Amino acid sequence: MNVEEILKTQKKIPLVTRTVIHLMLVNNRISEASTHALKPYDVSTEQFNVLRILQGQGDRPANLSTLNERMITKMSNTSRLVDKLLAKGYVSRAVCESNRRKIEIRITPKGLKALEDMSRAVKAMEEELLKNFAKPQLQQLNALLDNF
Amino acid sequence: MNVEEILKTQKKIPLVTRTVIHLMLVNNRISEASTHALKPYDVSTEQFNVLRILQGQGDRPANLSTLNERMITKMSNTSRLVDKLLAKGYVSRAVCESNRRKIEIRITPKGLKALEDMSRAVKAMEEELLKNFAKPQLQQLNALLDNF
DNA sequence: CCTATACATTTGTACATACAATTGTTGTAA
DNA sequence: TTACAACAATTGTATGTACAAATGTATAGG
Repeated sequence: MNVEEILKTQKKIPLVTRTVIHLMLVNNRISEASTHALKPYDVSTEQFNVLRILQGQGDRPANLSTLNERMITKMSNTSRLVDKLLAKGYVSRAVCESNRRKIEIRITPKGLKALEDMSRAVKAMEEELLKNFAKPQLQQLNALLDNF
Repeated sequence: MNVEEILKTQKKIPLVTRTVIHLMLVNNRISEASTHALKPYDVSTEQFNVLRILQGQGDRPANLSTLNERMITKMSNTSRLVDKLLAKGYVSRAVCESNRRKIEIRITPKGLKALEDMSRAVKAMEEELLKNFAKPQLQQLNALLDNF
């Protein structure tokens, strides 16, 4: 990926600006690839993410604020995102009896099954995206990103 | 930035997945910082970007497809984005006389003036975002990102 | 010429997102 | 116990985005 080529410019871009643009361009790639990989399952990247969080919860239910906390992109309305998953039958939602302000969200067996397929597709997408990276490079990249 | 800490998980995330998540998290930071930096000027990141492209055009006008080509995030409706900039008086739009299908978009003096201020704010935002990176690290990061 | 096709942009529409206000519930201090 | 503030989630609304269809213009083949 060559930044100048993508932006079709011959100008010299300052290193700092170039880095930020570079990261945005990479993110576009990721975002497109992810959307595409999940398209057959009719879920968005963040919906997939929520399912993954719920899977990680095991038997313990999650409430909305927990989900929000752990999502990659903090959303203003996780409520409606859960509505969508509910409509697809991938999660269940119940009022928490010990604190009726909270809700208990769980992934359903149907959701778990669907998540398995999605995970395979996402894994393949990730491998494809990063196919030009050797393991030490990935480690180096992660180390650098930690500086943020 | 620690991925596991942000996602509040103790689980070991596979390196490839972790890298993708890392990049998405970084992009969220960038995107928030950019939106925030441009808020006082009432333009979005992509609107700023289009103004920057138009500035780079010098006296030559750009048409819609040119803008689309050079934007960081390719949009489906650059048309309406230009509408917004037009409403703010930052750009002018005229039908191209040599080919009436095309339009000629130029940045106005008012747009140039506003862009100066925005550029300063964006530059400061970028420096702040990357303050933990030394120059060689930035070069290394850019080199790694080229693998995409 | 006339028609079909390609091109450049715009518009319609459904869906997503951000932000603020609202609802319902709980804890707490007078 | 009763107000009041804090909490958790939901809803309203305005704005943004994606995708497809439509509009208007130019080009090429018969």
